[in-house]
Amino acid sequence: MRIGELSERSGVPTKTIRYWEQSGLVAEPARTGSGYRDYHDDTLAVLRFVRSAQAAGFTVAEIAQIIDIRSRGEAPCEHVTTLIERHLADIDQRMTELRQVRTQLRALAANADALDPASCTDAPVCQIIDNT
Amino acid sequence: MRIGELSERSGVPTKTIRYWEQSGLVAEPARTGSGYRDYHDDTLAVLRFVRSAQAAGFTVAEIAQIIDIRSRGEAPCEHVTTLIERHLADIDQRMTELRQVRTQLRALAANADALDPASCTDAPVCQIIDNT
DNA sequence: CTAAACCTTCCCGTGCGCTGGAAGGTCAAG
DNA sequence: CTTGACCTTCCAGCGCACGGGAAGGTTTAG
Repeated sequence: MRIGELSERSGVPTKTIRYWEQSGLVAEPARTGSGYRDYHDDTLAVLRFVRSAQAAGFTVAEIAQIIDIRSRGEAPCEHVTTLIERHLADIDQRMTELRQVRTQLRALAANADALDPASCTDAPVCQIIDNT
Repeated sequence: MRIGELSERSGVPTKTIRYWEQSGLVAEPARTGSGYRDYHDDTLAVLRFVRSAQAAGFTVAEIAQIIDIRSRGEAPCEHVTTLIERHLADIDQRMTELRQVRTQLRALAANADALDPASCTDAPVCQIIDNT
């Protein structure tokens, strides 16, 4: 199967497939006599795997690591578990940050309701944000 | 006051001050005879304002808009209110996405606990993630 | 006078995951 | 034979908020 058909069947753009190959997510395929990439059906499963991993928040580099471990014949389970824990921790931190920003913004919104636009001229820039 | 002192007193790197100037966050200051930037004390308040706005999640471009409106003599209150609402909506969406990814990851973690590493060889890449 | 600290502009690199486009080769239908 | 769809490689850019460093001018302390 050539790259166009693989793209069709997987929903992954050809550009992206080549990028993934270059990033180590997809093994270099066989080539036809004229140099076209010639894929095996199994590649579809790999593409699906990559999409799943991305949906779980893994980066291309992380997925490449997993595939690399796997291609050396080892089981990547341990590494994957570590990654999962790290991502969960990252997400919790990110959520905490977002909650803080949200609290900030809500305070600003309350500020905006309470302040008189006419008094804006007193502030150095914007009294809603910078009401020191 | 030259840029180094302003940087010292504000905690904003000189590189960043010049970048903000170029982005329209800080007005072009006067220059000394030799071409050095010569800042007024008021600039400190502007830098603090920018930091506050950034802490509230505003981008440099958005802050530039606010400052631009203000420098035209108008009150940016309405625009700021719109921005606040948009950011709150963005944050809610982002949090929803993060919660989904977290749910995904937790499912994977449960998967990892339940699966036998020895059976890994059956999967195309990693049975924890891709257990189709 | 000299050395160090400070300033100027300019251009490039960062991370991430692609995406666009140029310049050219290949293949199948009509 | 030609047209058009397909394929190849390579190079470049995106968005964001800076940071590094080069090459040069200025100021200040000793």
